[in-house]
Amino acid sequence: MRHFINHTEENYLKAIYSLSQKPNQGVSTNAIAKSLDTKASSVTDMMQKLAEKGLVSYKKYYGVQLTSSGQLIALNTIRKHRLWEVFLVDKLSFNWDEVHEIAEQLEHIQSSELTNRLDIFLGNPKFDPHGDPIPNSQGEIENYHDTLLLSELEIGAFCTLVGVADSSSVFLKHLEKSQLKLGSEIRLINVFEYDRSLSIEVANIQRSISNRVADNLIVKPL
Amino acid sequence: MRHFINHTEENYLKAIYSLSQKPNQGVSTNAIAKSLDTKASSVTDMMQKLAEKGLVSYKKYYGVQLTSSGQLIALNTIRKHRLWEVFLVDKLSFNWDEVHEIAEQLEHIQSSELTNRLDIFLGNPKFDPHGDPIPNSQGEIENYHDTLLLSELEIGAFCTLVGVADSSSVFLKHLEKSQLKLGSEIRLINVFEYDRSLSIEVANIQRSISNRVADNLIVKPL
DNA sequence: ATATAATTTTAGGCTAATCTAAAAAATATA
DNA sequence: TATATTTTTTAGATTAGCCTAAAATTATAT
Repeated sequence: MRHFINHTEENYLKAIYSLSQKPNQGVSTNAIAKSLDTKASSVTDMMQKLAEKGLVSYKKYYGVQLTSSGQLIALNTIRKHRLWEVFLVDKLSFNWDEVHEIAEQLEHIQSSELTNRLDIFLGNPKFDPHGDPIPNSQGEIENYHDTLLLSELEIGAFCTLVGVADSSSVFLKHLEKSQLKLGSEIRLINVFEYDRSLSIEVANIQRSISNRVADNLIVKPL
Repeated sequence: MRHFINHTEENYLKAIYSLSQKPNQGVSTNAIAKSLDTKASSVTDMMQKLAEKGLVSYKKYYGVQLTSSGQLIALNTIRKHRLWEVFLVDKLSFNWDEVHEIAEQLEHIQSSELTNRLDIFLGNPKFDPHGDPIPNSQGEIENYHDTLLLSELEIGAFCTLVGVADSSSVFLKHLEKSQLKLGSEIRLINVFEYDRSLSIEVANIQRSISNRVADNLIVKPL
C-alpha cells in the first residue's frame, strides 16, 4: 500500500538525506530545522508524521534516520532535481548558477514515466551541472571516489575540478570570476598559514582563493 | 505591488477563464464548483479572496468575471500548460492522450524566464498537441477563425481536423481507433436523423461516428 | 554531582483550503 | 403573485503545516 507523498514531505526527506551524508548518526531536529529554515517544533511534528508513514525511524530526543523507503523517496527527489538541472542547462541554456530554484520546483512533479523519459532525452547523464551524481531509477547513486576537497589537497599537486559543495548562485558566480568551472585543471601552489588562503594556478594564471572557497571545491587528483 | 498567486488560485482563474469562453456572462458559482470538482461553498470563499486581490469582480449571487489582471494570470497558466504539452509530445515522445495530467502539474512552475526559454526551445509553437492555441507572453491568444464543430459542417463538405474540444485520454484514444488525428482530412458523407450519428470518410475509408464525438471535433472547412 | 545551558517536545493557536448543514436570495412554476 | 425549487452564501468544523511559549529532556561545565 503505497502512501501518497507530497511536496513538503519530499523536502523533509531530502533534507534528512543530505544531513545524514556527513556523519552516520541520527539527524538532529535542529539540524533539519536549520536546513529547511523552519522551527524545531515544526520538525518534530513532521518527524512524527513521517515515522507513522514508515519513512523515518524516530526516537524522541534522539533524532531520525531514513528508512529504506524514505531513502528511496529522497533519492528519487534528488534524481528529479538533478535531471531537471541538466535539462535547464543543456537544453534551455541556463547558466549553472540560475537553475537551483527552478529545479526545486520541478523536482516535485510526480510521474516516474516523465522522469525516465527525461533521463533518456538528456542522454542518461551521470552528473548534474554542479558535478553532483544523478541517482538512477532504482535509487542507486554513484559515490564520489578518488575525490577530496581542494582544501585537503597536498601542496604542489594537480587536480581537476569535478564538483561544488555549494550550488548557490553567489558562490557559482564567484567561481566564474576566478575562471573556475567543472573540468578546470588546478595546481595547488601554496597554502598560507595566516588565513589558510590558497594560491592556485588555473589556465596558466596564478590566483588566490579563500579557504572558504577551497572547502567547497570537490576535486579529483591527477 | 505584485500579489503572490499560488497553485490553487491559478486553478480557479483558469477554470473561470474556460467557463467564460462560452457565454459572455458572469460565471456561476456552481459551474466553477463542478469544473473543479469542489463544493459551491468553497468556491464562494475563494471568489471573495480573489475579489480582494483584484483578480475577479464578484457580486454576491451573480457570479464572477475575470479582471484584466486575473485574465492575464489565467492565460499565462494556459500558456505554460500548453507549452509543456508540446514539450512532452515533441521532445519526450509522449502520446497526446498522456500529457494532460503531467501538464496540470508543470503549469504551476513559477519562472517566466523558464517559460520563455521553453517557448524558444520548442520553436515558438502556436498550437498544442490537441490543436489549442498557445497564448504569447503578453497573454495574447489566437482566436480560432474559420473553424466549426464537425457536427455543424454541411453534408458533402471537406474539412481538416484542427482541434479537439475534449482532451481526455478516453476520447483521444477513441479517436485514434478511428484513424483520426490532427490534420486528418475528413469528408462528411451523411448525418442520420435517428441518432444524429455521422458517416464520414477519412483516408479513403468510410466510418461512422457518434454525434457526441462530432461535437468534440474542431474542423476547418476546405 | 549538581547546576546551567542547550535541545527537543508538547500545548495551544493561526491560516488556507476544504467540507457539511443551515440560512438567505434568486429563479421557476402553478 | 404566491409558493416551490434551485442556487448561493454563511456559519461552524476539519486538516496540514506552520508558529510561539512553556515544559521536558539531554548535554555540558563547574
